[in-house]
Amino acid sequence: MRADAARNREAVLQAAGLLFDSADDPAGVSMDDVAAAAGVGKGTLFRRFGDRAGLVRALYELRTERMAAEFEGATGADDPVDPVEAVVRTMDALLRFKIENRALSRALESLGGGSPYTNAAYGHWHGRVAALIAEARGPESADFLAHALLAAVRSDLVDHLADWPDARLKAGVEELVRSVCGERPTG
Amino acid sequence: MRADAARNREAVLQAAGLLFDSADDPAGVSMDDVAAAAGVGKGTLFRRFGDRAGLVRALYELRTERMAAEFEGATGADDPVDPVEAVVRTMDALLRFKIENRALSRALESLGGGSPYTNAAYGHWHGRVAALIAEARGPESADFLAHALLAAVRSDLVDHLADWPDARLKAGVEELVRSVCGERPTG
DNA sequence: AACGTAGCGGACCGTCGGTCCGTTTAGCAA
DNA sequence: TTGCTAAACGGACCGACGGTCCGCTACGTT
Repeated sequence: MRADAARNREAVLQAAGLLFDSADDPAGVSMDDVAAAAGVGKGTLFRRFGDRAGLVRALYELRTERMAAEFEGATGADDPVDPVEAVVRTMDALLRFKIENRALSRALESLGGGSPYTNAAYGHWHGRVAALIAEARGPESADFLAHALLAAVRSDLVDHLADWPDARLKAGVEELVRSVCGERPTG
Repeated sequence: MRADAARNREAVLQAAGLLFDSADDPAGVSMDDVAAAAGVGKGTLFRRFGDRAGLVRALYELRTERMAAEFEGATGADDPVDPVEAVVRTMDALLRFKIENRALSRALESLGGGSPYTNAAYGHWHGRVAALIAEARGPESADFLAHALLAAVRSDLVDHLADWPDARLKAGVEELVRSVCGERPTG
């Protein structure tokens, strides 16, 4: 890839990131906006990313990979052998990610055409969670249960619950995880 | 409301229903399409329903109410006092509804602006499920857990799992419900 | 230095949601 | 039945947006 092309790619990604981060409604971020903010022609945008979905996916996966790297790094230290604790930590990381990347996540999930699922990151998290659930409570329905857990941190739900204190949301997710993994409610 | 207005309202609703039902991608159903299929001018459409979101919501709530009526009727016969069974039945009805109204549900859920939640039907189901969960396992996190259950039958997830046999999906949902309500896995 | 090509950018296009306003007609009253 | 009025109609019209096209630019190579 030519040097100017690489430079433009980075500029677009950074501009789009800022735009989405400061947007209330991700649909309000147009491709023209991104091009203008990046100081780049519209043609460049579309040649590099194909279409709007491509841009959003690229940006989303960039941040997802960054997050995943931090996550692996943090959990590598103290071997958590208990699968339930591992799911709790994973879901907590995912929840924080959705909160911190509200608009971008919403943009990704509202692209149309199975958008939240046709995405490298989703397969990654789903595989991990499904394996841990199978370990914790057996393989029966583990696949679907993993989908259900991930659905509980869908960005528009998190957004809908935006006025809840973070602790309440976090507690809810943890309760859900423990229940699904086979622990009984403590109450 | 004038007679012709009422007639047109029905024509639009029916035409839109057919269009969504036979569409793969709900985004492919344009307001012009609906107007043409209903034999009505575009202005009439927008005067009656405000905007696209209004039309989709009206149609969705029409079908939701029909379904809710059937559901109440069916469950009224044999008093199910067990809250867990009640949640299982409710979620099963919801799952079937999402399968049978695939495109319309996807249209509703992808309107933008917290679309799946700013909707009379959602509040109804959430309230019912949350109350039953509270009854089954205590009030702790019941509110969030109800949201989580409903998220597990989001139409795009159901769509993503379209190639699963219905029984597998149904079993997964039931497993989820029982786990969340405090039952231990049988495996 | 010169050259071929990958890359650039913005004018341009089709479509879509939504508006506007001149025309029609339902419903009522005399 | 006739006339009147306000509600309703419908489709031409508009602005915005995603996506394309093509003449121009400049990077990297020889």
